[in-house]
Amino acid sequence: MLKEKNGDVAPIRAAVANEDGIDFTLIELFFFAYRDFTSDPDQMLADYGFGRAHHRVLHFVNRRPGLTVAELLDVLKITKQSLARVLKQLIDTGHIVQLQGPRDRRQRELYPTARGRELALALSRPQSRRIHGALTEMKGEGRKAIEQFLKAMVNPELRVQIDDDPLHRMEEDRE
Amino acid sequence: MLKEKNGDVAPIRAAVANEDGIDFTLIELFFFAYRDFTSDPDQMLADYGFGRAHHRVLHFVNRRPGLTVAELLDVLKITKQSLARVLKQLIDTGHIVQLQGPRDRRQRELYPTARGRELALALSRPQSRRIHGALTEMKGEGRKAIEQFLKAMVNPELRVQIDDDPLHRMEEDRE
DNA sequence: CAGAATACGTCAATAGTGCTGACTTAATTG
DNA sequence: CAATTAAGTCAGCACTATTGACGTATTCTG
Repeated sequence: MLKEKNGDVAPIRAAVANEDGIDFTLIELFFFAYRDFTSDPDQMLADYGFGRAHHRVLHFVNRRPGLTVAELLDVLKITKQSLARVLKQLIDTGHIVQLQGPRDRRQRELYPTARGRELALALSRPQSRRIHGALTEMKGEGRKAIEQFLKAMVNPELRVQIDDDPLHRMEEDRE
Repeated sequence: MLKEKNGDVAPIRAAVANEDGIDFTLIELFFFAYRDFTSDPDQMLADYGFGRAHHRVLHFVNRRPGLTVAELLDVLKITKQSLARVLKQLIDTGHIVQLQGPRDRRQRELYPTARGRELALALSRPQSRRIHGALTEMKGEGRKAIEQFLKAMVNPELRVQIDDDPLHRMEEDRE
């Protein structure tokens, strides 16, 4: 019984391989890709004293102007308290405005201002450039495949949010 | 001059469109995909009192056993202080061990223990399953395309890290 | 060999994002 | 009118990450 109280502490010297049926290569690439994907806007946001959360809120308010606070929480999958600080800052800095819901006056519809629209576009520009560059680099009819792949990575029960996507509604023109 | 001190606060009611040449659809999909990609391991980690950072450290120590602290910092692109707590916890719980560098005794080579290896595999399993499922769903010769795309999303100067990938070295067998 | 540089560890303070739980206000619904 | 709902807010906590500073052991360099 020469073991440590925390169990066997012998070093394993062999690297994990795909033997276990686990695709470590793609797991790792997904991590690197997302890290760099978010790095450009992150740097810009720092100038405003904002973080990644501000970008996400700004993004969805620009994508679906007039969405309510509850809808935004549902899309972001965060709590009301997490959203509160971020949203308040965006309102105080004149990037987002709230309008009382026309049907239900308890609701607050969220809209971007001109400033908020501009910032959202500025933040997304380098991300779109990166995506476009990557699609070009990989050649082929890539985009369709990438879109299918990314969509398939999302939890099935959450894909409704994606189908709510205004652009998709235009393309698919359902109902 | 009826403007607010913070500028024009008039709501913009139109959703941003691709007109601006920005691929909001893929930007959004990338966000959703990554969020769900990390959700499975995040839930497991909570049982150990660990976070996403622990997973990343565990991942790379398993992928490149014997890497030094400095190398790990370089791969993760975080600071020494950010790594410190996380690494200490993983060592204290017997998931990782440190060995003094054989050539340079200042260095600490990091290795997974049996426990650390098991946890890394357990965490990666649902991620790999999700990726595999998505590749199947999209049909075609997908995997190659996805790998090319994700790699192309990474900052060019950082792709050396990916080429250091042990699995890649096996496949490409350069030198 | 002495001094500089390096690898690592650690201390203190701070920021950003997220969480839970509890409570208030206003408006709608039954 | 009572119950429910939408939103806002308060207090407290956890995790990840940051910067700056300092100490120690080891290696490298002139």
